This record gives sequence, structure tokens and C-alpha cells, in this order.
Amino acid sequence: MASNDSEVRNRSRRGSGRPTLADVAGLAGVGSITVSRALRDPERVSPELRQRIAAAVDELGYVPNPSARALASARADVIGVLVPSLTNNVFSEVLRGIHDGLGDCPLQIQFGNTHYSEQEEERLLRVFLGQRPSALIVSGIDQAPTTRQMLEEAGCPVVQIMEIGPDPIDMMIGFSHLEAGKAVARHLVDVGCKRIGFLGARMDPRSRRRLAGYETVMREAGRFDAALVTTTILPSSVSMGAGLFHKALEKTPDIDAVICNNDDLALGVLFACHRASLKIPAQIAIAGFNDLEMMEVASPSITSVRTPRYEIGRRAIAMARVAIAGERPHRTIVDLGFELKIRESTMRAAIPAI
Amino acid sequence: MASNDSEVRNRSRRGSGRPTLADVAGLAGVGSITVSRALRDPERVSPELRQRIAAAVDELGYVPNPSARALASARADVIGVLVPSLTNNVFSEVLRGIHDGLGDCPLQIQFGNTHYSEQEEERLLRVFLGQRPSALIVSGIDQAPTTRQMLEEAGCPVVQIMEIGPDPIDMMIGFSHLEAGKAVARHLVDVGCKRIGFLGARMDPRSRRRLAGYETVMREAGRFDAALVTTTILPSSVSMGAGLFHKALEKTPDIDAVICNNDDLALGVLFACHRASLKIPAQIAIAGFNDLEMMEVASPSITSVRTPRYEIGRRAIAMARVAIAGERPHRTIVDLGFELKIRESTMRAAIPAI
DNA sequence: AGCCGCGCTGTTTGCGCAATCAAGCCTCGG
DNA sequence: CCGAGGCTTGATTGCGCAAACAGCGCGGCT
Repeated sequence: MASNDSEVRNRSRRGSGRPTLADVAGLAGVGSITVSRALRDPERVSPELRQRIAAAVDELGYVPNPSARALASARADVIGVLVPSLTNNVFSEVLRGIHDGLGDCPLQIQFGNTHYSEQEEERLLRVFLGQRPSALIVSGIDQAPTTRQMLEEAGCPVVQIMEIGPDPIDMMIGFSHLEAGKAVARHLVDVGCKRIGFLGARMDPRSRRRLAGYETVMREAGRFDAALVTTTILPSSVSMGAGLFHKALEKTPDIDAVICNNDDLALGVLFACHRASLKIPAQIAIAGFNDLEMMEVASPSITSVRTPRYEIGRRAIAMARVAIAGERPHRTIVDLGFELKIRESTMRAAIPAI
Repeated sequence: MASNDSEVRNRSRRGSGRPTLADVAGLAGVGSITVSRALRDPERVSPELRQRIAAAVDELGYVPNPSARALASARADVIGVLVPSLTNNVFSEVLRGIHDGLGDCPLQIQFGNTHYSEQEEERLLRVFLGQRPSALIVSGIDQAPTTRQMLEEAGCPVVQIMEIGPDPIDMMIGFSHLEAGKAVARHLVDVGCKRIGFLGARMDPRSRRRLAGYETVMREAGRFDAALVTTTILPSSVSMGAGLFHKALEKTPDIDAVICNNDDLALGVLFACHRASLKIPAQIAIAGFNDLEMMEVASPSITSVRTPRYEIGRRAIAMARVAIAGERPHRTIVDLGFELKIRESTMRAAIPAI
């Protein structure tokens, strides 16, 4: 086939062999920048050219080269996301929300797992910043000083997720873990539990704040006892829940309730009670955290704190997109709250009004 | 401070304001390509220059620009990963394995969620291919024809994960879901169950092959009955497990065992039995699939098929890295197998030797 | 009528890096 | 003693795109 009148590209040395903007422009008989505009901002190109360009793109199967775009515009269409864990299904739901929040917009997610390590967080952040991301999403509010400084100087929108607190880097979305911890403890006090244990694994900063909420309420009720708190820095798991429960029973055989730092632990306690033929809630009341789907189906169903994990991911992306567009979100600190779901595992005496 | 003898960069119009290779080269008193080599392939630069360059990198805080690198070398240090779901904790473990398999090598993961949709898979693949990834990892072996063709022409290593089968696109790592389905069914037949139900949600191709394994064994044993199979295309969940179990009880009140397509369903059945005061395994034997950590701790503990999810992710990356390095992995089709974990929920009469 | 300003399009340039080619230096063998 | 060949280093070029700036034509205004 004879070459048409458009420029014949010289593939002598390099090149991916794929059509470029210039190829499309040649075929459509326009300048390459017009093609660029037609793809990024169609409003600024006349309908006639737009159509010719679209036809040429189709014919050649042109796909933009994101590296070249990023290089030329000093801006990559990438949002960096740092989460501390993937073992935990909490964060996989956040990720799901993030991906869904993206819709079909051309942003890409660059995702990193810090394994709850400040060093790893800083290392990953350095890698991410090298890409000149359009925005960054980080978990929690307890960044190490150098990490925080890097985020402040990142030159792009930053969303801290999972938790809200004073002194945001830029934007924030989450809820108060302290208040959540208080709410659960208050509920168990209200239903008449006297010796309320606290089981916690991993004990990251958010876990510690939930513990602090528990401690506050327990002190107010005059029922705090350090022996009631059983924690480990090891990762959370169902079997760890059973293990911690047994440890707690040794230390404080008189406990009549356990607040678990998350639902995995609570499930472990449920199974442990089942094995030990302890009646729930008559002998042991159980409360969890996060309200995984299974809590409602469990037998007995387990009281838990519903946390807006998916919603946090979705809205974090929404906030980032608004900020990337150059506007300022209506609210830059968003408290999505939480909801105490009271179920059979804590239904003892007087159930409070709420 | 007076400017040193190195080139003073002209920042008149554009530029990110960040140090570049040329800046490092100027400070170290070498050519920019030498810096490039020192960073990518230190062996090829003399130790003395290497050290001067390292010092200059540190002083300037130089971070390479991956977009520029990708543009110049026509190859992005990105591995595209397509999984069908994030709701399912199976895939979050695969992802965890993938991230861990990466170590601190400079590859990035570009990750996409197909939501079990062939259209979405094709769309995401198109986006990924636009980035000229170094490798692609896709889930399953049932790609749509156009998707398969795109993968074959991708010009980079491709790893199909989760499942093995004939006719690989390039490399494969996983196990046989058909055999896994057979193994569970055979076990329940062996322990003397007569009316063995099958519960399945989502029913993606892998689920269907597990069902096929079940059906094969049941027919061989002369116990197959279509009424024993209860499935839905809705997503899997613990409550769905309870729901499917109730449906099965209505259709076939005489069932004495259920094989669940995954552990979420099995847990739902466990809770449903608990609520209905059905004895496990005396009245109902339960088997799950995947062997989530909680299966062992559950009360009673639940028989399940241990699948190498984390290992699949880790090894998929390892295979991809070998292929990216230009070598050929020792084996391009890797069967990691599975392991039937027999536990209390199916311990009835005669336990087979294995 | 002349001027301004706006809407649309094109030309040139450079983003930061690596491939290519070239050159200097050394070693070693004939 | 000289040339071949390996090792190290450097200058140039171009990857594909978007920013900056320029030009053109048209309509409305003074």
C-alpha cells in the first residue's frame, strides 16, 4: 500500500513502534497539539476536527503514552496510597472504596503497604514522591516527623484517612477512635457489666486510642483495672483472639465482658467461649470493632462498632479529585462517624435507649 | 553561596524544580550518562566515581524521574495486576504476596479490579498496556478471546494466576480447582455422608470447576442429585452461606453434609446450624474452601482446602522478575497444589488414611 | 472605519532520561 | 614495539507529549 501524504515516521533507531500523537495528527491532517487538546479537553477544539481526530485515533488504535504525558506536564496521573496492612480486611475495603471512587477517570492508583513501619512508610513515600503524584492518601495521623514534613512539602493534595484529629497535613477523613472506644465501653457499663476486659492485638496508634477511650470510661465508672487490659503487638487474628481471651481469663477469672479491638479477635473469643461452654452474653458479653459482615450472622450475633471503611476510601478519592481539579473541597476535615451495633452478645440487663 | 563550576540550570520556563541527573553529574564532575549508569548498573562504573556520584545524589536529594526513564527506555518499571475482586480476602492475600515478592526492587504494581467482568478486564488491560508494563499478572485462565489476544501480543511476560490448565498464554501458577473439588467430595463420601449438598456463591469459572469436581465424584459414587446443588451468582458472604443453607434444607431436608464453595459460606452454615441446634458433624458435616485462618479456631473447627494464595502472589512476581530479566523461569507452569485440612466439622465415622 | 479581543489552530521547544555511538586508556599478545 | 580488544567515560540525540507563544479570522465595539 502506498504511503499516504502524512509524515512517514522514521523508525530507524528507537521508538516503541506504536502510533503517536504525530501519527494521529498526520492522518487527521491537523497539528499534533490539536490532537492533544482534542483528547484532553475536547471543548477547546471545533466539532469537525474533533470528529476527524476521533476517526484517526480509532483507525490507528492510538493509546496515549502516560510516561510522555507525565514528563511533559511534570505531573503524573497517579494517586499514591499508603496503607499499613493488607492482612486486615479493613484496608482491603478501603482499597475497594478507593477503586470504586475512581470510576473510569484516568487516574491510576499507586499503592504501598507500610506493614505498620515508620521506616517503610518513609521509604515508600520517597518512592511515590519521585513520581510526582497528583495526590497522596496516607493512613492515620501519626506520621513520623520527617514523613510529615515530606507530605507537607509534597506539592500535591494529601488526604489522611481512617482517623480525624487536630492539625491536619491537608485533608482528613475518618472518625474518632477515642470516641468509638468510649462508646463501646459505655455500652457495656450501661448493660451492667462490672469486670470489662479489653483485648487488643497489633496496638497501632488507632488501637491505642480506642483503648484510651475504654480506659477513660472505665475510670469514670470507677471500674478501671490495668489487669483487665490484655494486649500484644503481634498481628491480629481469630486465633489470637482466643489466645488473648485465655490469657485474660487467667489474669482476671472474674471478667464478665470483653471488648475486642477488632472483630477477628471477637470471633476468636466467641469460639473460645463456645469451646469452654461459656454462655454469651450471660457469662461473658462480647463486643468487637469494625462490624464485619459476619458479626450480624454469628451465633450469637456480636455487638460491634460499624466503621465506614468503604466510604472512607470512596470519599478520600472524591476529595482528592476535587483538590486535583484545583478547587477546594467544601470540607477538608470530614468526620464520617461510627455506629454502635448492639446485638445479642451484649444483650444482658437494661439495654440503653440508643 | 557562589555557584560552583557546574552547569547552572536554566529554570526559566518549565521544570519541576527538582534536581536531575545533570545536576548530580555537574556536582560530581562527571557526565550525566555516567550517573545514570552508576544508579542502574553500578558494576560498570569505577568505585571512585561511584562514590562521588553517591555523595552528590545524597547532597542534592536526587530522586530519579520514572516517567522520564520510562519514556527514554520505552519500558515502564510497572507490573500490571488484574484481579476480579477485593471483597474476597483471597485476593487480598494474593496481593500481599505480590507486594512481599517485590521486596525493595524498583518495580511498581499497577493494580486493577475487574469485578468479575470481561468487559472491565478488557478495558483495564487496554489502560495497562498503554503504560508498556514490564509484565502482566492476570487472574484465571478464562480470558475473553480479544483479551487473550491482547495478552499474547502484549510483548511482555504474562503470568496467569490462581489456576492451571492447558494452553497457557505464557506462564501460569496456581492449582487445579477441579481436583480440589474432587478431593473435598471424596472425603465426605469416605466419611460416610450420603446426601452431600454443594453451596456456591458468585460461581465464577473457578467455582464452577470446583463444582464440576464435586459432581464427578458424586456421580462416581452414585450419589449425585441436582437438587443437592444450591448456587447463586450473587457475591459470597457469611450471611449468604446461611441463606443458601436454608434454601438447601428446604429442597433437600435429608442432607447430612454441605460442601461450601468458600469459607465465608461455610462459616455462615456453621452459624446457621448453631442457631438451628443442628449438631456438627453428627447431623451436618461442613467443608469449606481456602482454609482461612479462622477455620482452625472455629468451634467446631471446619474442614477446608488450604490454598496457596499468598504463595501464588509471591511466586508470580518471582516468575515475572525472572522473565523481565530476560531469562526463562525453570518451570513456566507451576502447580502449587492444595491440601485438604480435615477437622472436626467432618469427623464422623471412618476417617481415611490421608 | 479601525481597533480590540476572543476562539481556534499551529510551531517551537524542552521535560529528564537512556540508547547510541565515539573516544580515551589500559593490557596483552604477536 | 605496535595493534587488537576490553574497560570506562562522555557527547549527542530523541523518546512522546504538553507548555508557551504566535498567528489567523471573525465579530462587536467605539
